[in-house]
Amino acid sequence: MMDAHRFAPAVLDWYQRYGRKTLPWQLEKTPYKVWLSEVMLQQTQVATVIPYFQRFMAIFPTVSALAAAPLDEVLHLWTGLGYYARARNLHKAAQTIVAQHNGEFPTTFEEVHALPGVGRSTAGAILSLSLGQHYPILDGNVKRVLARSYAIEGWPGEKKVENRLWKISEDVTPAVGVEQFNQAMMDLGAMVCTRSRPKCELCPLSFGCVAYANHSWANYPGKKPKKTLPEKTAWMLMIQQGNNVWLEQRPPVGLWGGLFCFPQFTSEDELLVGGKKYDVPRKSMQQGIAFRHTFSHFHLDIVPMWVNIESAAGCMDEGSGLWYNLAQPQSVGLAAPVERLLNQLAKDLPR
DNA sequence: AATTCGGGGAG
DNA sequence: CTCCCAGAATT
Repeated sequence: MMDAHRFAPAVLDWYQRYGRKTLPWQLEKTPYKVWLSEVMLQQTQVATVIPYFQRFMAIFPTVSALAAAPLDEVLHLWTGLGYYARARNLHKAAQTIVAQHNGEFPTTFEEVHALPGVGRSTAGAILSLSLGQHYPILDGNVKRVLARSYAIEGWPGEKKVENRLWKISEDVTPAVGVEQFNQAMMDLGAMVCTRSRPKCELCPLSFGCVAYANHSWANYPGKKPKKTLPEKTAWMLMIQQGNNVWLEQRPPVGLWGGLFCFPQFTSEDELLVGGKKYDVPRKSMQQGIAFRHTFSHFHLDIVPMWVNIESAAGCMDEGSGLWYNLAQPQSVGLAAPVERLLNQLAKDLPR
């Protein structure tokens, strides 16, 4: 198990040798530069950010310059970075700093955290990286390093998992050398403890990393549960006789309860069997264009099968269903996809 | 707790 | 193509 006391020394030693120290926002560090870079780096990778950062610093060398600029100019310079709310918050925060802090970037956690677009991690990063204040951070890189080192199960998007990771980050963050440590953690995540194919043999934390010991790096951090809805298929048999189409009423409870639908089957085999009941051979059917109808809990892929008949089979009489008149529709409840198909049929009626 | 914002890079 | 990324605000 990872020893929390050996964690920071190993990371700091690694940073001294291999960490990044000459990125544009790491030269002559100020809270303003670190803030700007941190906001740009939210959900955006380093290589993409660099030219944007340099343009911003050239045009807005100070918080006051940024605050004085029209929002449109800020947004224009932001174009291509995405998440434009970041740019609006940046501009608004700059004006707040001018109005409430006399243009001087605030230096307490509460004040920095209160700025729009600055959450706990970004506030911690600004104050630790630029001023050496003792605050932990927890961005995507740090989450990955910690989740693997301590084999933290679950998706960090869950509050419970995120809270555990924050607690660990607090525990491993050293009182002395925070600025190097926090930068090192982000570098480790970006360069060594990468999402795929991490370079564990180069990692200073491999001595105590649980995921490394178990060869289970791929399990951490836990992935966001996929919202992949189950997919089902419905073959809908549209039996048409003149202006009329055969519909049957669904049971009163359950999906489409009480609504009128086409005879419906869950497979082509069932369709085949069902076709016999209606005296409709498969060869007489014409397959329409399938489409998807999505419910809250599953996708339903609908395959329309159309057939034109001369005379109805015996089972199709009032009582078990309804001859729906396309020219003069009855007032009955229809499932949405059924209505859609009926409208298609009505459109093609001879007149 | 879930959703939204968004373009780009990696695999 | 899909998944993920130096998150935070909103609902």
